[in-house]
Amino acid sequence: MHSSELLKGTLQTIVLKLLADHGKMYGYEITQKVKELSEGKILLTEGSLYPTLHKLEAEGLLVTEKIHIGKRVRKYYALTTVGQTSVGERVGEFAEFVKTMGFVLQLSLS
Amino acid sequence: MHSSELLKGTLQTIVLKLLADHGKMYGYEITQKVKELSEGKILLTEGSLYPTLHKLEAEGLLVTEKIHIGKRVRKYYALTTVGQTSVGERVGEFAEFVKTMGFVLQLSLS
DNA sequence: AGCCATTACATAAGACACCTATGTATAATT
DNA sequence: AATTATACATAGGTGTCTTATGTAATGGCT
Repeated sequence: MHSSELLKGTLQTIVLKLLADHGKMYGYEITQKVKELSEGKILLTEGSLYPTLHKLEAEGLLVTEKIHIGKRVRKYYALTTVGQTSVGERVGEFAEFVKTMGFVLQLSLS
Repeated sequence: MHSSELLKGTLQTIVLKLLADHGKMYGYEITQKVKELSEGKILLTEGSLYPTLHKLEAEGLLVTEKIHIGKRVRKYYALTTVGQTSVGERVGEFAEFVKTMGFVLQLSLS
């Protein structure tokens, strides 16, 4: 498991990119997908994920759709048009950050 | 200038790695070196740098040496043995984090 | 049937790292 | 003489995440 300090500021980007790649997803599904893609190294907690989803929705980047599964309600999130535009920006920003850090830390990004 | 949220958790690593690469440095020198290496994209503020240096010193990763330049006192920081050991760990941790994020965000890290 | 783990949502309180603002003071430039 | 650069420092505020807690349905096991 990663020192979670590094994760700060990346959660929104992760969520947005996953939704761009996989279409609509629900909260629990996102935690599992991140766990899978990161080989268990990034474990999103509910306490960080749900507030983030709510915030992105409030900002108009996501829309929700409630689906009834038996007696349970599942909340699917999907990108809005604004959200779709944001994804590229966020991912690009992260990529540039990594590149810059590569210079500063003199990393050989093999 | 980068969205500074991403920078969170990397400041200590940056400081430690710079000291490993350039020997003893003083605070202001560190800000200028980071600015130079990052091509102006990472601008450390004094409000974050000095507390970080003090913390690393308190934790035993850095030692200080005061040098008098005319009437001014310059404080040089250098790695302790513990600090030297830490550098590799921190940098490795960051590199691994980047790799993991590459998987999650499906980046082509060219 | 009963128990436990998993699925699935949610929020409040607190910690932590950083930024902004402010302060002091010397040195160099215009 | 005034402004910019050098050089240190700290207090207060903000944002993001973690921990802790709560509710509730579903699935697997014995």
